[in-house]
Amino acid sequence: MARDSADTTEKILFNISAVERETGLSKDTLRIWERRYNFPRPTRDNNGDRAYTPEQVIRLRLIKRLLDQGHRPGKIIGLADDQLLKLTTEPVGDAPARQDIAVYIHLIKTHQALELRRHLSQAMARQGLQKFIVETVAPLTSAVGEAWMRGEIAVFEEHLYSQLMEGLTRNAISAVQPQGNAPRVLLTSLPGEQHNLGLLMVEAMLTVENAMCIPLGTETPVTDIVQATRAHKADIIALSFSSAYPETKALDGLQELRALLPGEVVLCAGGAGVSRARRRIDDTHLIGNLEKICELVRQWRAEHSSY
Amino acid sequence: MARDSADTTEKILFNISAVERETGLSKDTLRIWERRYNFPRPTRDNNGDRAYTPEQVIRLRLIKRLLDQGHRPGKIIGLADDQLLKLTTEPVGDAPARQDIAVYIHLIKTHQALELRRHLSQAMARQGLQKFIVETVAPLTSAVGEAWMRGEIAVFEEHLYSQLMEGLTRNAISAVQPQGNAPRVLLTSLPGEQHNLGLLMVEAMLTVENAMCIPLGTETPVTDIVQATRAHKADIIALSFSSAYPETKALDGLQELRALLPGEVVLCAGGAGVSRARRRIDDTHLIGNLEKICELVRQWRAEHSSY
DNA sequence: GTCAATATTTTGTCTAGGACAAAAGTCAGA
DNA sequence: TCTGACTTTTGTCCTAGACAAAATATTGAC
Repeated sequence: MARDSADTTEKILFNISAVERETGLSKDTLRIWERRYNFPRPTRDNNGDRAYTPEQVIRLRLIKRLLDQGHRPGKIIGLADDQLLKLTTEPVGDAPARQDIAVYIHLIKTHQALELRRHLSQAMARQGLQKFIVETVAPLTSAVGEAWMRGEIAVFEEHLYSQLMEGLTRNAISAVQPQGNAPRVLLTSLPGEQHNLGLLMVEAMLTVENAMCIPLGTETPVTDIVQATRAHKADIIALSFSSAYPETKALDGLQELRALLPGEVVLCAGGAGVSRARRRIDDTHLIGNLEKICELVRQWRAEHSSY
Repeated sequence: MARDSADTTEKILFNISAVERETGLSKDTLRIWERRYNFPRPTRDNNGDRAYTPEQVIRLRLIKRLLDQGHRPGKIIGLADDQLLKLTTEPVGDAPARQDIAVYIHLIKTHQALELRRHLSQAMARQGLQKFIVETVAPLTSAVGEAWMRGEIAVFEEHLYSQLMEGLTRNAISAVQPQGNAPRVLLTSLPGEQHNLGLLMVEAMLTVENAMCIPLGTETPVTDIVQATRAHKADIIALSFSSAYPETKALDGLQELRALLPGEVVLCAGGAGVSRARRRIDDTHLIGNLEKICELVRQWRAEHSSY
C-alpha cells in the first residue's frame, strides 16, 4: 500500500508525506516550490521518490512560520538561513522578552518535569486561572512552538510539555462548575487540526466565565459538528486552528459549517491559523485573542438574559 | 490561490478537499477509486473540478469505516447501500451483554453528558481506580468503538465520550503521587496511533501501582522515544496500539525501537493492535491485558529493590 | 498627493494518467 | 497446520499543464 515512511538505519530522511505532516505544507505546494523556486531540492530514494533531509524540513518549518506571519514565498525562499532567522525574531512584535517564559523553556529543555509542574502550579495559584491562561499558558505555548520550529526543542520535549499543561489545565477546569443562565458552548476543531491545548485554554476561560462547555476534542467533521449542535442545543460553536492549519482549508470549512448551521447559532474561530485571514465569512467571528471569546459570551448573555 | 470551495447557492456540494476532510480518504485515493471502480462519480463544477454530493460523502464514510474494519475496497465498493450497512452490523463482536455497559451506551446515544459523568464517577468510587479501569473503562471503550463502527454511535458522540473519560481518568490519576522505589515508565504511541485513552488507562493502573509515569501523549517518533528514554532515565517503555493500527507497522516499529534502546530498558506493547500478533521480537513484551503490565512493574521492582 | 479602478504577477490547488512497492490473498509443498 | 513463493489489489508517488484568487503594481481622475 503505502511506500515506506521516513526512517532508515543510516540517515533519517523524510518522504513527501512526512514533510507534509511535519510542516503543514501540502504535497502539491512542496512540488511546485521545487519547480518554481528550486527549493527544497530533495534527493531521490531508490524509487525516485523525494527524500528530504532533516535540515530541509527545519528550513521549511521556518519558512512556513514566516508565511503565517504574512511573508511571501517568492521573497523569502531565496534568503540565507541566518537572514530567515532574523526575520522570525524581528517583527513578531510584542514579545517582551519575558523572564518567566525563559525559565519555563529552560526547564523544558533540561527535562525537569516535576520542577516545571511546580512552577506552573504556583503561577496559576498566583495569577488566577484566566490570567494564567492569557499571560502564561498562551505565550509559553507559542514560545515552545517557535523553539520547536527552530529546532531548539525536540518533539518529545514538546510532547511532554503539552501533556503536563493539559493535565494542569484540565484539573483546574474540573474544579469549577457553571450554573445559572449559562450559554452552551461547543468546543472542537476540524479534521486535520490535532492541537488540543488551544481548545483547553478556551474551555478554561469560558468555564470561569460561567459558560457550559461541551468539549468534543479535536478533529470533528463538519457534519458531526452540525449534529452535535442539535443534540446538545449548543448556542455557540468555537473552533480552534493552530498556525500549521492551511488557511484556505480553515476558511472553507468554516464557510461550509456556517451554511449548515441554524442562523441563531453563533460560530466563531480562533487561533493562529485564522488570526490573520483577510477573507471574511458572513456571521462568523474570527477571534484574535482569548479575551475576545469571553466578550462574545457576555454579549450572548446580555442578549438572552432578560425577557 | 485556492479555487472557491464546496458550497453554492442551491445545493451543497463538496470539492475534493472537503471530501478528504470529511472522510479521511486522500485526494489521490478518491481520484483513483473513480478511475478503477467507477465510484464515486462526482459531477464537475464550472472549472472542471470534482463536485461531490452529500450522499456520496455519506457513502464514502461508510466505506471508510468498513475499510478500517478490514474489508477491501474492491470487494465492497460495488455493493448496494443496504448490503454495506449489513456488513457493519454483522461480524464484530463477542459482547457479553453487560447491563451496566448498555446503560452507559444508552446515555451516550441520548447525549446525557452530565448523567453519564455522574454514573461513571459513582462506578469509580465503588470499584476503586484499578478495577474501574479494567472492568468498566476498557470494556466500555471497546463497546463504544464497535458501536461506532456499526454506525450506531456518531463520531461526535464517541468524541464526547472520550473527552469525558479522559477528564475523569486524569483527575483520578492526579490525586495519586508515587514515591519510594518507583520505576520510571515512559508512556506513548508510535506515529499514526492517535488514541490516547489506552495510554491513560495504563497510566492509571501504573500510578496506583506506585510507578513514576512519564506520559508523552501519542505519536512520538521512534528516535524521539530513544532520546526521551535517555533524558528521563526511563526504566520501562510502554506503547499502545489500537485495533486500527497495522500490525506489521507496529511490529516493525517495535523492532526498530528495541534495536536502538539500551538492553536494560524494558520494552512492552499492548492494545488490540498487537494482542494477537504471532511474530515475536526478542526482549519485547507483548501485553495481552491491563493487569499484565502491573505484573511487569512488580517484577521489575523485585529485581531492583534490594542490593 | 490621494483614492479608486484596472492590469499584472504571484501563488496554491486542481487536473490527467502512468508507475510501482507494500499489503493482502492464494496456493503448493513440508 | 504452518512456511515460503507467487499473484492481485491497492494507495501513494511521479510529471506537467491549467487556472482562479490573492497580492501587488499601475493607471487615471480629482
